[in-house]
Amino acid sequence: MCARVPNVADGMAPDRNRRRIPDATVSRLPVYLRILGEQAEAGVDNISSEGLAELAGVNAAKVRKDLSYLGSYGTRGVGYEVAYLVYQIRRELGLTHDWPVVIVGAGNLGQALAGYGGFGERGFPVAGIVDIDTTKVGTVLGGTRVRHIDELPQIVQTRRVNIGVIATPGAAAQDAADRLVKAGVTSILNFAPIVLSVPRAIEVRKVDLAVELQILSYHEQRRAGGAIHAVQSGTGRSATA
Amino acid sequence: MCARVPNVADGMAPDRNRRRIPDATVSRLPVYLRILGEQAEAGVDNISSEGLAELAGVNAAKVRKDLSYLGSYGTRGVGYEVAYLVYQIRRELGLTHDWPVVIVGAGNLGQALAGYGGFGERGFPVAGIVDIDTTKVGTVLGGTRVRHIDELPQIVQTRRVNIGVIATPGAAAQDAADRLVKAGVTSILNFAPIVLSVPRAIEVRKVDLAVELQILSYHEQRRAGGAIHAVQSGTGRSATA
DNA sequence: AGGCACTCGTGCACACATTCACAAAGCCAG
DNA sequence: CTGGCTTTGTGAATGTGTGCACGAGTGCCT
Repeated sequence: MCARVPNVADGMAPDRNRRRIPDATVSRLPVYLRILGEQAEAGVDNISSEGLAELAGVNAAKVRKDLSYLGSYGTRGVGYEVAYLVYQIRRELGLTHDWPVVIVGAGNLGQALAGYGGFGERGFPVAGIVDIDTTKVGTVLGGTRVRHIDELPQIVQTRRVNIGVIATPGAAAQDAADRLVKAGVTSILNFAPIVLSVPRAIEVRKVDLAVELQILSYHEQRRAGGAIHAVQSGTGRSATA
Repeated sequence: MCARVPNVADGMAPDRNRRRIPDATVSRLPVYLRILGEQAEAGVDNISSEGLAELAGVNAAKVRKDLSYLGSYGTRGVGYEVAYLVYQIRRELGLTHDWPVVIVGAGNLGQALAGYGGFGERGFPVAGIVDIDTTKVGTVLGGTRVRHIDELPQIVQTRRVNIGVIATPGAAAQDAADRLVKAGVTSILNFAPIVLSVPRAIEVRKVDLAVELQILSYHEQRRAGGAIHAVQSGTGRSATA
């Protein structure tokens, strides 16, 4: 196949940022990206919307529409070139360079996150871990020394950190958020079970285990309350998002 | 105020389960519930939709519509009785009794989850932790001894477990899901970064840290690509969901 | 060269979610 | 008992997301 013509609208598209990608699509692009990475690793060069859809557990039309927001990078009759699509999605998601993150809270969860390692591999190296508890300062987690929360501004500035992760108990989370914002962080991933109050310009995403479990509980309860059922041996299999 | 008349449609509403609550609402009810619990603890008896909305970081009309799916439990001109609302939400979410969970994977994340403790408090006691690695079996995490994954069916049956939590590496997650399903679990909370393939009847929810970070990355990248900005000192504060 | 099989990109209709706006309902003061 | 204030509950309008269906390219085979 002929080489792509990446001259126009490739490196830094002039009006690319004008185009807004729907939230629902943005939340699926990372999934496509991971699958495409796996496929590339497995030696797959091209993939159809249907193939990608099956692996991602979604509708093929949705895949095509999602990808169309990036531009028309598919080839009719053939599909999408995996490597090129990976590049385009990475560019759109801003994954062409690393985004160092700082973790606030060195408790159970903070330790798990720091020790996870998957962060760094996926372009989010841990620039630092801080805690307010001085007895925790100095211990080493996943290769990173825990520092005191007062050092947050320094870490954020010297390491150019834009993303903060809150892994504190609920009671300490708002203070953590305030400190992160004051230090200059503009995006926050919050694991604490509270609603944060932050300036409008700050992007916050919440991960709340209790909420997830309670949603599952709702469906379980609903199942139990509905018609008597004995659906145990699953027959059909369907990918689930 | 006159006493409520809980006779009709209280204990087990006959056609309550006929009424389907929208997904978006179900995902917000746990947030309301936590806030209401805090308010009750603080001695607040009544709360208006606007007050609850502010604490939850959402629109007041949305709160009213969400709550209206539970029934008309508010009093015009007054608001909602906190204790009663807590009861109704708990009932609707199926939180009137405990839902024991089993954790698969005793690595970093599994340990953090088991040690978290917040599970049990919120009605999701850890019925067991299992791992495929025999060297991990026998160690104790958060008061629970790690058992071998082959014991999964026994744990699920004796403890009446409906909810499984997958905290394994991605490569092991599908196997974990298969084992959970075979053991009789009907809801799964998946922390592994893969799309699980399970029978249709199984409810799956996914929590993927990499995806969340990449979504934040998108917004950061967008911010950087847009007009030059120096929005640092936040002026307005707004609760964010 | 022409026809055929395949797959993308997208217009359109439908479903779901959010927000506004207001009538209905309750409380309180006098 | 009446009038005024507050707040709910919900119809209607708007916005967002999903999925079908099909035209339009593309490559392969004869």
